[in-house]
Amino acid sequence: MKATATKILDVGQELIQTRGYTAMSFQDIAVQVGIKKPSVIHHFSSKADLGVAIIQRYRDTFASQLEAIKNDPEKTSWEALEFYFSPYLHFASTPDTVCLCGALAGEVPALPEKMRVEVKQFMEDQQKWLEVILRAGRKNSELNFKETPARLSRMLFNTLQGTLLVKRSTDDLSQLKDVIKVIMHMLK
Amino acid sequence: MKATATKILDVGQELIQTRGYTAMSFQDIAVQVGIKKPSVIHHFSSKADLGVAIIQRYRDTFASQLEAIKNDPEKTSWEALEFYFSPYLHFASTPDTVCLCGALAGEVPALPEKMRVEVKQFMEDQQKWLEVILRAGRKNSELNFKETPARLSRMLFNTLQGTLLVKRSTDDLSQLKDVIKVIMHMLK
DNA sequence: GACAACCTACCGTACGGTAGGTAGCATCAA
DNA sequence: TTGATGCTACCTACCGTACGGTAGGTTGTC
Repeated sequence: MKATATKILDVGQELIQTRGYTAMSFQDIAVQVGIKKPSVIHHFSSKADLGVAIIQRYRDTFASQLEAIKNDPEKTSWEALEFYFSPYLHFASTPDTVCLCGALAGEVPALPEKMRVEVKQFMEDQQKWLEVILRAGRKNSELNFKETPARLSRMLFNTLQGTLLVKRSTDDLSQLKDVIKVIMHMLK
Repeated sequence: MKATATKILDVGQELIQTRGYTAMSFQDIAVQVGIKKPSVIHHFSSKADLGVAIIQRYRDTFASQLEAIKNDPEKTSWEALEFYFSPYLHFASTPDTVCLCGALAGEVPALPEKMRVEVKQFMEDQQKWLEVILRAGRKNSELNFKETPARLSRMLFNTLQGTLLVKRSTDDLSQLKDVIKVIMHMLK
């Protein structure tokens, strides 16, 4: 793929994660990439198209990594969970940054339909993956909990997203570490 | 208090909760109130001022209700929690609606400083209130949990906010009920 | 006559997007 | 070897729209 197009996706993603889709403009992207606004539009012919491309790349990256972990028989459930938390910890330690789809979820009513579909798919994929890990972990007695894996996976996912949201307004980077500790205790 | 000013606050709050602060315009408010744009500005001389007024009213309403519950010796901890969850359940059952400060948290980097302070204060107030309820409930043996009340209250609050966020993109109104069930189990 | 509530008309700015053109590079027939 | 063809990446200049906000005036009420 072309270097410029990749750079546009990189910058666009970062802008969405730190400022949001609505607040991100072609002009901002152009400046950071080092080209002019119409050249950005040459690569992605509308803002909605760019948005969709950014989410799709994000989803693909996540999906392939999570799939690898899920199918690796060497990994324990705890290792899988730890791996799952790592990007959230990274976001939490970067000022003003949240999960891409968490940022977009906050603006869903303002998003074009094409993007809404992608965001929704991301949410469902994530909850599904967690559910599989939880179910497998309980089956082999690594994890211990009373809720159904479906309900618990939803709660855990929502908790992580909510914590990123809240940490941005309280500027308290320790929130996520605390929350993960609580989650770990819940599963023992 | 003036009827028009109150109407502006009402409409403005609803617009923020459903669409967000950035996407809310004086024009939108004017149409829904039935006056012209400059008349809105006559009541609240800038968008930032209007935003601050909306949050302050929201915080005051919440605070006085929660304070009443906290100081009512008749109320059990379970009743206090149930009362606490009720606005969230209301938001969850209204399409595209989230908590006012949850919506604003998603746009923190785009907010004027005056508003950021208010949002942060709301978050901290809420977590603090929950912490007090949790601590009291454990002390009189109504509630049972192993985490520190500080950590757990933060987690619960973040979970509720996150669930509202996620339900808006998945359009799955049952998420919050499920999550509250899990929370209830955690405290038994 | 002072003030509040409201109006019309307008300003500058920034946005997403378009029109139309240029420069560089690859292809391929004469 | 040349030169016409066409494509990609990029540009300047511009358009319509919507925004937050201002200027200045009218009307009604205490």
